[in-house]
Amino acid sequence: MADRVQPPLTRIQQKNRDLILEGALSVFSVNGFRGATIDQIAEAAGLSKPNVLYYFASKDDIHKTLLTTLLDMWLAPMIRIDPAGDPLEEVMAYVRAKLEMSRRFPRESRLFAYEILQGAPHLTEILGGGLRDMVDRAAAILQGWMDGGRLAPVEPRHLIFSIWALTQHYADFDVQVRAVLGPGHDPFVEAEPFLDNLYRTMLRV
Amino acid sequence: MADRVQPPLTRIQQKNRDLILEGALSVFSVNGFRGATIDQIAEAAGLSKPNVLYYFASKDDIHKTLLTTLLDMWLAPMIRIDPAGDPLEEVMAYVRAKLEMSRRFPRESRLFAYEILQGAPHLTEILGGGLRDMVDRAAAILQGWMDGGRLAPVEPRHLIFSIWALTQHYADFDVQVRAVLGPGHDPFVEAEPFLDNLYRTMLRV
DNA sequence: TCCTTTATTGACCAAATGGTCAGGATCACG
DNA sequence: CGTGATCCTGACCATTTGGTCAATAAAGGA
Repeated sequence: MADRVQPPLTRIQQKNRDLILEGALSVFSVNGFRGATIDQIAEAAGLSKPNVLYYFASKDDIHKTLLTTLLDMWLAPMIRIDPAGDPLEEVMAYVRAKLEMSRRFPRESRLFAYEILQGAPHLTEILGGGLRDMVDRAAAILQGWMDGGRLAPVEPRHLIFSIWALTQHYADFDVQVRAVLGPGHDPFVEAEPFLDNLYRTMLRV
Repeated sequence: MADRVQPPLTRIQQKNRDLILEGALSVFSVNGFRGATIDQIAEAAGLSKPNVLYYFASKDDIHKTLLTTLLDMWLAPMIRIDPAGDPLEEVMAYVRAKLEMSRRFPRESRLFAYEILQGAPHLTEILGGGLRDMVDRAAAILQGWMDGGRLAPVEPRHLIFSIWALTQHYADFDVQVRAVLGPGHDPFVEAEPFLDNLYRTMLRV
């Protein structure tokens, strides 16, 4: 917890750190942490390996920085659930937002998928801490709506799990989905009405 | 395609190959292919490293053997969908079977999750071949029931994806699920009524 | 029992890989 | 322009790791 004051990043530092994180995201999301090499990251970033290690202390440092940087963005849609909104529409907005995230940011989805599969070595404190609090809050809102008869009663945490599972599946298992559907299908386009119908029928009072 | 006749395995070969595959499943399912070492597999199997490589040509060979060996078992429940059965009960039986597989065989679930995440380098032909045919068959059955008004109409392939996603999520993302639920919860026990309700409300005519 | 086949392993190798470092290039600024 | 700080890299190192091999031990069968 050494809160030493960080000097502001120079222009070059900013640019190269961004390049590295961008390259690392591509590499990690395809091969996982162990499967990724610093050489690959350096190549993806267009820098030399020692230069990558000039900006980050280690491969682990890159990985951890990526995870923590992206986590907020990744979880943001859940925070936007509004207790004052229309229950069903709030849920549907969350579902659509998550599906859109899977479509636009499949690399991020896979990055987290690898991390969780591995047992979340870098995220344990967050999982049991910040994330759990966020889910508790969302679950409380959902439960409130259900208690008020404005949403069909289901276990709110498992409802949230189901949204995660169903949306991230299209990013994480992309090759399987496409192989099964065959060419000429856009999984994300087809998923939207399916999920829309699924949650409306389940949650409509 | 050299179809040379394989001599039957000796008792010792049978036992040690089984030990190796069992150990490898544990190691691969936690660390993924790249994250697993032959030393770890050897230790998990209780054999020396050279001895492991006496029974399998390479680490890749172990991995491929595991995947192909387990795939049939993994996909078996889908074959059991009976066109002559009661539509809703057939679907619910499949859901329950898949959830039970996730509960009893989380290592297998993670092994396949890693493989698909990676782009399924060992399973591409199966994904677009055998698996696709199996899904086509199941989708045709479902579509028939929907056309006959015995099941609410939804996109059958996405219905299958949803079953995979929702059940395997509890195995693959186990740490996250448990971290969010906190102690004193059995995710699989809670998941069953949730999924039961989900599919009954969605598919009931 | 003897001898062939099968099983096992310690020692070893080559390649891959995370990371270091000394020194040179470039930049920012007075 | 000069100089100190920042940036960059080729060469290098130590460890890990997939895989080999010669030699030894254990089975198995005639």
